[in-house]
Amino acid sequence: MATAASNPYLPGNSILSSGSIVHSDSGGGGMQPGSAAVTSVSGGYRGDPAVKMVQSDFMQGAMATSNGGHMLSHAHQWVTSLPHAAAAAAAAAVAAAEAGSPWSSSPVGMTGSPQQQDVKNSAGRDDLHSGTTLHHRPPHLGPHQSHPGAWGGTTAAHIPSIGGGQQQQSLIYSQTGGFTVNGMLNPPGSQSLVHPGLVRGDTPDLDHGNHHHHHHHQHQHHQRQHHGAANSHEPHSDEDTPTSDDLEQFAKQFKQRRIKLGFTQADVGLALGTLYGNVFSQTTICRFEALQLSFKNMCKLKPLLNKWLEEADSSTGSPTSIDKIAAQGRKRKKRTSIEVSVKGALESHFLKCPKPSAQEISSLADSLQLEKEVVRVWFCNRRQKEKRMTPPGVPQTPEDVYSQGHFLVDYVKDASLSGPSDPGDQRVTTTSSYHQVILAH
DNA sequence: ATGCATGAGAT
DNA sequence: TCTCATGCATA
Repeated sequence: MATAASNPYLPGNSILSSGSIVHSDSGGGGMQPGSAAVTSVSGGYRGDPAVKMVQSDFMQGAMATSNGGHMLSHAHQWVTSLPHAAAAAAAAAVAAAEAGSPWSSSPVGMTGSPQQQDVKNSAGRDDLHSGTTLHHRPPHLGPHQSHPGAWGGTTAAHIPSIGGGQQQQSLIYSQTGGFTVNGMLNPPGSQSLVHPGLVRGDTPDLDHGNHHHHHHHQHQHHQRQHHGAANSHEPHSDEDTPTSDDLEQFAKQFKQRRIKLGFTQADVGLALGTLYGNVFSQTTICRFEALQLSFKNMCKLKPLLNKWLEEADSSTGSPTSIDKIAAQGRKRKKRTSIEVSVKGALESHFLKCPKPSAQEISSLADSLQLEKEVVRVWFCNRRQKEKRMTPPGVPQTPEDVYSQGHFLVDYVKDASLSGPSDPGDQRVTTTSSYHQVILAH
């Protein structure tokens, strides 16, 4: 294990694979001496400038720890890898962006946060840029759902709890008002559902209104002020925010259809990219299906996925053009593997204090022999986890549920205390999905 | 399916 | 610094 400690900085690239590096991962395979965590190699990185920053940061952490004893194996663990080509999709997206009209104008819900996909930076610079001059017209889907706190969790747990019955359907196709989505989607000879060049000429704007929910949940006004207009229900429904139930239903159906159609999560992610310019990873699609995204995020993605669904099953059994885009080639810090025992410790601390101060993090990191940054990130991720729609691990036994309940209560409480209104209040209140799961047993 | 990570934005 | 949306890498 000395290897890793001595000089983690992986030179050019390869070497890492030589196996010398740390590697024992969880389970404590062969090294659990002093380090509580090991880092495994990887490739990929997205922000050149950031490297320096991060490194320095790490150095600090290392130094700090070192004075306690010895420098751990985390001096520098970034791997640089050869820049590789990018996906056609990505390239296309980039091209579009560079063309001057990114999808920024109206990508999706773009609720209130001007966040773009990071397709731009992932491929933005490098070198793969534009070879193709094709550009996607920014889809005008504009379900401007813009209210941060949706999940209804903010105020209280209104818990949709439908009448027990699970009404499905009607969530999917009901949205496309009346125009066809695939006007020229079925080109005579084309068979690939998705491919860079197949961007529909121009469909003004599909999916504009998500008018569903045939049943209103009474006492459920999670909608905020939003528009002082005299609620005379303007034609352009402005708040078509789906309820958590809607999302749940949709996610469920989506997955079902997707599988039926024989697409993988990755395929979908890619398709979204070629179709709308927003590429998503398998991870995101997976999380969507599992409702592991924030409410806001779910709302943002739903329209896209919904549209994809339409496209997908309207296409005549076209072979899934599985374009593999190996968006690789950048540098990324090696993923740290935290030992179970250490994780336990972190969990404990988290329960006591979800938001430790920098100092606490430092000391904690020190005692656990982890880099401060790692600990900090761990807490960040942990907090995010608590905010997801669905509870972490599907409660195996009714007993286990307790913990989650605690968490929820805990963070809700915390939020309310922290201030006037947690701006990013997109907490979810895991509700329906909750009992649903439980009932499933 | 998830754990750890990055980065843009909001504070 | 934290939050959030995302994703690479991994189990």
